[in-house]
Amino acid sequence: MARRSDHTRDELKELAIAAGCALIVEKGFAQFSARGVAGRIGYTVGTLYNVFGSLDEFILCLNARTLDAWYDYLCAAIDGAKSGQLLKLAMAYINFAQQHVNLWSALFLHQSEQEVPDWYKAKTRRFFDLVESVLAGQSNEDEKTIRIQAKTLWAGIHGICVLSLGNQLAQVDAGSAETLARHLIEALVVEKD
Amino acid sequence: MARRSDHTRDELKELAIAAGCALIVEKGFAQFSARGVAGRIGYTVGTLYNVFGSLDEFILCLNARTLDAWYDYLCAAIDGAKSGQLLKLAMAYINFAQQHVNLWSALFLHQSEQEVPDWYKAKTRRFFDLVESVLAGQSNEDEKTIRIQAKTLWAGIHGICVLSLGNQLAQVDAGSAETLARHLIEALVVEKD
DNA sequence: ATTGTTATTGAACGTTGTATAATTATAGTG
DNA sequence: CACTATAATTATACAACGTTCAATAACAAT
Repeated sequence: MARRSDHTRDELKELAIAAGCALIVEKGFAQFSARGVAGRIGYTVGTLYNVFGSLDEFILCLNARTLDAWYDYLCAAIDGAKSGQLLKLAMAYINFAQQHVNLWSALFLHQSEQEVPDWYKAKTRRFFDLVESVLAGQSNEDEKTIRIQAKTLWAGIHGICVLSLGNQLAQVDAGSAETLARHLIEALVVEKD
Repeated sequence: MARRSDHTRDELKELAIAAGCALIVEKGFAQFSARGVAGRIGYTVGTLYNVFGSLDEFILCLNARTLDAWYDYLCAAIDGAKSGQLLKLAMAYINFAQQHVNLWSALFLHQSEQEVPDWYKAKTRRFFDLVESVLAGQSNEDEKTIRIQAKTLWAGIHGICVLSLGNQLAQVDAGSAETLARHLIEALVVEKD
């Protein structure tokens, strides 16, 4: 019952990615499976392997989609703002993670067996560059310091996000993720005079 | 061929946990399996289920062991030191994670299906308390501020650690995990006068 | 000895990732 | 239009996994 004209290769890819994301959203990454996705799009696992090569690659594509959406979300958050961009960035970071917990968690839950390909690395690197450029417009430190500041800040926000979504911050009261993020930024970044 | 006097229930538990940790150390959490552990200790999966009830519970015990070792390591690092305790704490944090990547990663890779039991929560809570107490001896802010500082700091170090071990910091040069941690602490904490 | 209890096993079930041979649909060619 | 080559899709198979449970073995008590 091979249907070849139902969907082009690209349509199929898109179909599978959409279904994969939906599956992760609904059931979480732990319940994600190739057969689950295949069933949702009316194909068989074999087709997925034919299109993506391996499950690893497939998940990489799924996570890449999330990275793109996340990045766009961050860009939109600071678009047109001239002050407090860092805070807006941090809040957008946290908001996205909270609103798409399962997709966001999948980014870090999936441990690729192979070395992560360059095109994927580039997608994660963009985030650093974003923070760095925002920071550069707000601080008058030298480039090296800004680089370190950006990494520290980014990692810090990430840590807050991870622990917050893992409910490992909730048990210790005092301060939501947003509060901590604000605290971190205020301490770490000295506003330009 | 049931042998009942070979090991008491507690010995068996200890045996299984040790073998489980060894398996994670050697092959990583992704390759961990109940059958793998059972094989190493010369028992069957059924026995593990009998002793631990479920795989979830078993892994919880494994991670608890890691948490204990980690906590002890942190305590030892600041034992007897009267200055720069925070930095020592952060470095110990990072050192432990680096030296026991697989065990440390398992702590966050394992997503328990059930709500995490209280005895386990207590073990993670201790870490916050530790940071908080160190911070209290070093700062003269009020309690609430210290609480927030502790959480921000802890989450920040954690984020640095996560990204560092995931090689997501390496691609952006400038600054090891240790450098970032030092930077974070200096910015976040104002030493007592 | 016999019994009751409990640890341990072995086998089974459903599901997973992965590979491959067998099918089927299409494109190309005469 | 018929025939063939090519590529997509399926069906099937395999080993390993988590999980359950009846059968079995070992022990404690009487």
